[in-house]
Amino acid sequence: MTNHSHHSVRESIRTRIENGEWSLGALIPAEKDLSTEYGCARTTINRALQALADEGLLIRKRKGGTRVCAMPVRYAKFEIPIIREQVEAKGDQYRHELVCKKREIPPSDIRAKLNIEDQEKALYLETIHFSNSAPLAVEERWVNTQAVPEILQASFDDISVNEWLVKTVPFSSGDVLFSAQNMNEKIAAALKSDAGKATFVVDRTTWVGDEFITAIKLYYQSGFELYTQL
Amino acid sequence: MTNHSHHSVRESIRTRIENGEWSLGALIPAEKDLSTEYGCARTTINRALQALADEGLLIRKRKGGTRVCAMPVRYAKFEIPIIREQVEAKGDQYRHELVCKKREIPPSDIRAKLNIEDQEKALYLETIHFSNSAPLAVEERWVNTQAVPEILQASFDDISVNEWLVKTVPFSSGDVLFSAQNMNEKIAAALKSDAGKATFVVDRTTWVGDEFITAIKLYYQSGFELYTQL
DNA sequence: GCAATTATTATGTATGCACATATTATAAAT
DNA sequence: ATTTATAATATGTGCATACATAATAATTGC
Repeated sequence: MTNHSHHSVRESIRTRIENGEWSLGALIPAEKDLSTEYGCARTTINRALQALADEGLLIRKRKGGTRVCAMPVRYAKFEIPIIREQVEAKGDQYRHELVCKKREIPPSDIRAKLNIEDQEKALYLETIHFSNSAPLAVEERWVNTQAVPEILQASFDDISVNEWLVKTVPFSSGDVLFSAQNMNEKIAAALKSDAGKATFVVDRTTWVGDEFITAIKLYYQSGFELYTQL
Repeated sequence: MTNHSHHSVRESIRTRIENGEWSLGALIPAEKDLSTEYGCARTTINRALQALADEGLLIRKRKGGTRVCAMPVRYAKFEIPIIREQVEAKGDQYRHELVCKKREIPPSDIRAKLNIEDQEKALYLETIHFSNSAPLAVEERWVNTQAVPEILQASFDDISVNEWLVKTVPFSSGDVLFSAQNMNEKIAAALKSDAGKATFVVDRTTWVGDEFITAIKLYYQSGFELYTQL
């Protein structure tokens, strides 16, 4: 049982959990015991167990010991859809079209999201994303120009607004809301579909520190699917 | 600059990256240098940087050094919706109703998903989930009875099929597909809504090892939203 | 009997050290 | 000049040790 790296210990213990050697919520041996069993230092066991705890497979408590998570929470994890990459991953050709760009006072729900004063203007951009010349998604975006004034100078012929923002403010936080809606006339027209058809909607707000950058609403073509593996 | 745990070092470096001290793809100081800067051992810096690399914020190469990830991939991560918890988290009362339970030969797409032979039967279960006596979601589920024969004996008065499965085969893998669809007559009736309304659909397949366990399709009430923070 | 104090215990963290490994830079050989 | 060996270097890993910290168990005092 010698020659064990923290990797191999981690995978060994993961397997033992999955095989049901310790049931849900059960206490597993202490680091000290596992270190003698695997013939390695306690530090090595510690690294392995901490990694499994980070994943949510184990729960650790000082003195209480380590137990298999009683309620193994399964996370779905997927990349934020960057439309160009979604399209190009399929082998299709990506293209986008800026159909509207104006500065005006946003509606109240957007003002609240972006933390903008009552009479303050913001930048509104409307883009249609194409996959092989078929419309894939309509993007409605408000940008807080106080936070990112440079955007007023940027032209969006080559890269999309999103890509520009990713390059300019790379490490942002945000929240995302997924929902299903019926297309209104405007969206249906842009997607060359029919009003009432179901559209997958991604609603996203992005901020850096305490400054709100942008609020985006993406309406996907009907039939669009978002895939994830657990 | 003394008294630094690997936690504080990690967060300090994260902040420095977010503040743009090192730009995208730039090389950051070597562990040795950071250890003198922070006044701690190299091991401590190593743990901090490895954690940030696991998150995808840094890319590390032996001899090549550590650099800020040039293409910071942002992941959205959220718990697999367990309906009872979604409901109870809102403070509402959860209830479910098994409206159909039968053994029969599944349609071909399900047979493919569950890897079931042509003439093999499977268990079909249809459940309506309620939040405060308002229908929240309709669940259509096929269970591979060869993989989980015990399920034929289980009664689902107290716990839902999903909870039963989580307890019985806790460490499963799976994939998930999100989409938006228009409700058909049956779904609309079950949700006390109208045909054609947009419904958020979660399509999920679960397996353990190489055995396929179950395929679920969840149709959520119109207006349903799935929230995540990045 | 019950509260307050004091061990005991398992994990958490930091450190110094040694060596492994991958990669790049440099020098030597052809 | 090109290939081949060699050295240098940054990260990867393991270990022994020490002490910190949190939670429980045992003990003591009233």
